[in-house]
Amino acid sequence: MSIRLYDSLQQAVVDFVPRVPGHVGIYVCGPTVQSSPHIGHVRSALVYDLWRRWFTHRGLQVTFIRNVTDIDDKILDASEGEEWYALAYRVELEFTEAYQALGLLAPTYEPRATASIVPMQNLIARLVETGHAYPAEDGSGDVYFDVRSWSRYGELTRQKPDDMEHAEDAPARAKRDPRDFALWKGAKPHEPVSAHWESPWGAGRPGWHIECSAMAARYLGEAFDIHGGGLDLRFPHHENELAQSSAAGHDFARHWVHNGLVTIGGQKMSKSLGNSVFARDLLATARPAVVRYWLGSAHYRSTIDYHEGALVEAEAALDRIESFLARAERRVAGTRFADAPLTVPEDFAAALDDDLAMPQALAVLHETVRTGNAALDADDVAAVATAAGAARAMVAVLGLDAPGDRVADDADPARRALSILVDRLIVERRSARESRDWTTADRIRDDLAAAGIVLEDSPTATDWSIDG
RNA sequence: GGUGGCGUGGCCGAGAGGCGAGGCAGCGGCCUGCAAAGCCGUAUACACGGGUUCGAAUCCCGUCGCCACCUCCA
Repeated sequence: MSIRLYDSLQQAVVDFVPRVPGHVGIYVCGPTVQSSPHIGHVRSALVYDLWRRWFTHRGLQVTFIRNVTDIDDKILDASEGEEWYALAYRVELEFTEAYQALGLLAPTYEPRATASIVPMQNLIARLVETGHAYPAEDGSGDVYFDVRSWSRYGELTRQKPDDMEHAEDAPARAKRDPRDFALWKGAKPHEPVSAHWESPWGAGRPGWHIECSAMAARYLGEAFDIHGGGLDLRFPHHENELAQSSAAGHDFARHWVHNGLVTIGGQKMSKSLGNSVFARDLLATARPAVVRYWLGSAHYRSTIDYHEGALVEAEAALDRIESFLARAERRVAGTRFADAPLTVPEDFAAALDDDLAMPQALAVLHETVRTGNAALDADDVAAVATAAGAARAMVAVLGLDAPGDRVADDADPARRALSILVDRLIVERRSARESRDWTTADRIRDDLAAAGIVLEDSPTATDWSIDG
């Protein structure tokens, strides 16, 4: 079965057919590094991480490009008392830290806009030559894309330029049409010279949209498979990218994929409302795997709402999976079933093949866990091993097995010391229970519980884990 | 004005004409010395009003409500 995805341009779920058999080129719009990563950035990055992991699982070789917009009006505006590039770099490092914390696989490459100025200029020159762009006649040094010269303009979002609300754009007078957008922005006197590059149209810097067109072509070719980004980028950013690249003669992306946005208590997250939830807030609230689980629990095209308790629920659901894996591991270890194959169930694969249907995939995972738990209760070790192998494979594909998470790490001296002490108390409690001294047995259990350690009795042994 | 989306049980969240996904919370049972964990069971759910159909949460028409985008956005 082939992978199917929802293509925003075609407005339909379509079969994904790689342009080059066995390979897939994905370009994702990364952040403008002007301020700390928030929950929406994290979700977007995670969505494409999951797509990438699934393509890889299905045997495709993925070239995954996610750009960094490190020169932009907003960065220049935000860099008070700091060089703009210092701000951009500092914020970029924050993004990288958040991505790594969440176990996102590093892209094949993360091109910075400032490193592709020449390819951008070449693209602009080509558009000027072919009559799709023009230098402003007001001496500003700006170069605009001529929307009226491109009859397909609006095709991605099915809008007709005439129906659009007119932009209250500042230098509109230099534009032939108010919908024309800047490819190149002429240098302004108050801007630092470090933010300017020489060009045939005078010193300046690139517009926002042109960078993605240039970098996608540079790293993936003039034609590639998938272009992704947040739903809010569809217009104008992606519409403009598509117009530019097409007008320049590029086939550009075959498919467009857009992820849904994140709301906070049902409200749009915005600076003016001051309701942004940053990656660091999330990671202070919950383990990375819980954040991954929560963000992955809704379909990638749905809006997901961050609200009180969302992460608590995700934690409970994930705990169920993890505690099964831990129990299964203990039961299977040392038996001839210890090396059960790590194969994802067909239903799970079918779900992810179908436009990355994570909710159904997670349902399969939970059904597997239930089957496995039942097998544990019945002490059917072969069935336990099969379920555990399947669950482990699914968890791995979803990236929910990030290292340093919940897994007991016996290499840690503190953990080892704790283990010795708890085991001793468990032995003590066992004797108390054998002599039916329930008071002592319960006191030991309560003391451990007060310290956040939960005991679980089974017919053969007592297991413990750290709660929370 | 234009474009697109959404409304599912206490909550989250799939599905898209016919056996009530899954999770969280709750309730009952099994297990347990008691628990915990687990298992089993447990819900007259699909915004409202019409219509099509043997059959509609799903298709059609209308109504109401909510949201996003229309040159800052992941």
